[in-house]
Amino acid sequence: MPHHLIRKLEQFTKLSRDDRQALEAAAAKRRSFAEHSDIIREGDDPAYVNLILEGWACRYKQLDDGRRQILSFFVPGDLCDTHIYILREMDHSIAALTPVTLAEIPRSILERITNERTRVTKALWWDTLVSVAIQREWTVNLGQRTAIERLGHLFCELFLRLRGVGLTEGNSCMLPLTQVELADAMGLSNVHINRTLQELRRSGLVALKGKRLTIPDLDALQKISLFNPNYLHLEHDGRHLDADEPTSP
Amino acid sequence: MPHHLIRKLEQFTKLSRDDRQALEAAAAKRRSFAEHSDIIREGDDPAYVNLILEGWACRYKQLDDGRRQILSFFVPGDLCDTHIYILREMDHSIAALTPVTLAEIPRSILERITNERTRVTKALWWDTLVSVAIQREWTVNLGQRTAIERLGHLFCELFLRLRGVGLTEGNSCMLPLTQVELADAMGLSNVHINRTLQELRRSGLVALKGKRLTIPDLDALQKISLFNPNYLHLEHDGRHLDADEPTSP
DNA sequence: CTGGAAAAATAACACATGTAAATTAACTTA
DNA sequence: TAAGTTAATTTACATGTGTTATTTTTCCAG
Repeated sequence: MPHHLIRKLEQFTKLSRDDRQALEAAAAKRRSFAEHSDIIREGDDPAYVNLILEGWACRYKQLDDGRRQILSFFVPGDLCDTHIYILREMDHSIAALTPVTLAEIPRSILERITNERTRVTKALWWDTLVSVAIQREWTVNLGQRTAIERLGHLFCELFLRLRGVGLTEGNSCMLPLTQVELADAMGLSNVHINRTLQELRRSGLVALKGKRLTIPDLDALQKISLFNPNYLHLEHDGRHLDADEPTSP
Repeated sequence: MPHHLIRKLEQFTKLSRDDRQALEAAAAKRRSFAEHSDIIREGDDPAYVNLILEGWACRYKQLDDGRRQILSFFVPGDLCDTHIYILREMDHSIAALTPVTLAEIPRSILERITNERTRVTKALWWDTLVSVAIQREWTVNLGQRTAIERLGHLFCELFLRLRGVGLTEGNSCMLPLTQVELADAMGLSNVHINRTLQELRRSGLVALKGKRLTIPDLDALQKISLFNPNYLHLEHDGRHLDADEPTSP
């Protein structure tokens, strides 16, 4: 069932049958969360490593006066901090944006994998390094890019990440985010997100309809967003990764 | 010589004499960099893990049109990405802000430590997790905080990090950064950094003179910056950490 | 010391984005 | 299918921060 994770890791390195089974076994303990519920809260003691199986979640942090920053989006196949249990308490929260099913991987199992499965361990390290690179790229996004570049950049990133786990269809993918959530992620007001989305639509760079995002010309969107995919470290250029159809129509 | 790193790690866990010696040995290969030179560039193949021994450095990323975002500051005791060699190429650059001495730790030695020294490995994981938490906090900083909160927050963070490695004197520490560098780190223009610094000075929250930062009332600065130190995971409350004198005068 | 470069400070003006409030559209669910 | 709720859109206006250019100060090398 953690096939999205396995698929993602296999972008980096081929795994053996045993490796895959070890990951299957690790993800045995399932749990479901309702839309908008907190999966874990700032201050909590992190007991498990969460692996998103279905649905979207986000990491966020709330300031004392209520301002909220969304720090990352989690999609199927994403691990929430491989070694988080080393810390005494969470410094941020994780919430379900849609109904979510996840696997709670106990520390002991992860430690066993680390001791016994070099390939998997290395692939998990790769995944961790990419997550951190994504966090850095968000810092660049908030610090340097204009509103339209920022949103465009986010859409490019999400599309490529989803394609990496086989969750795109042609040039479109799900995008179950409200404008308020986009605003909290991009450090902009919801009003300005609305304006910016309209500009992106008007220029034909994206289509957004009923929680579905379509990017007619990914290269063009990457260009205006100053998007460079190198930080995703997709070493096998990603051609073969679309589940349903070839990239060009 | 990597005593700053050792001191930092011992905030998290006590190390044995052997552990410390292993770290000493790992840092045998030294290298120096001139002020403003690049230590490693985006696109390079990362061969070593760099450990800053002396001086300040920064991680940065440059957009095609020249805009630059500083992503983190490195001070003595900081490791630049413990497992970076897993990636094929760097997705960002690292530059010396002052003259820098660092140790190039080869992959093989780090792997040996990981296999033989549980304590050190765990402490390095803690350090990695804290670095990532800092990156997240920078995202919050750029996304949600106003100019004055942002700068105040940065100063609180740097002061506490330096205190953790014994590089503060009373309520002051070095701050070898130009206003342009501060601007690139905070996603603000240098003009606005100047305005904001003046406001911080006028209100008596910080004093800045000749590359030295003084924070007369850390609590007050934390308050106006909405600074919550939990993300630094200083589990031993940090009282005893000042090198020269007790925290209160 | 002194000249020259880098850094900091100042000034005037522009504009991207925020705020607040009201309206319309899109879903849910009884 | 209609009520009720949430999300999206629109409008008008305010403001924080950016831009460009100039001046002043600080810092060093010679």
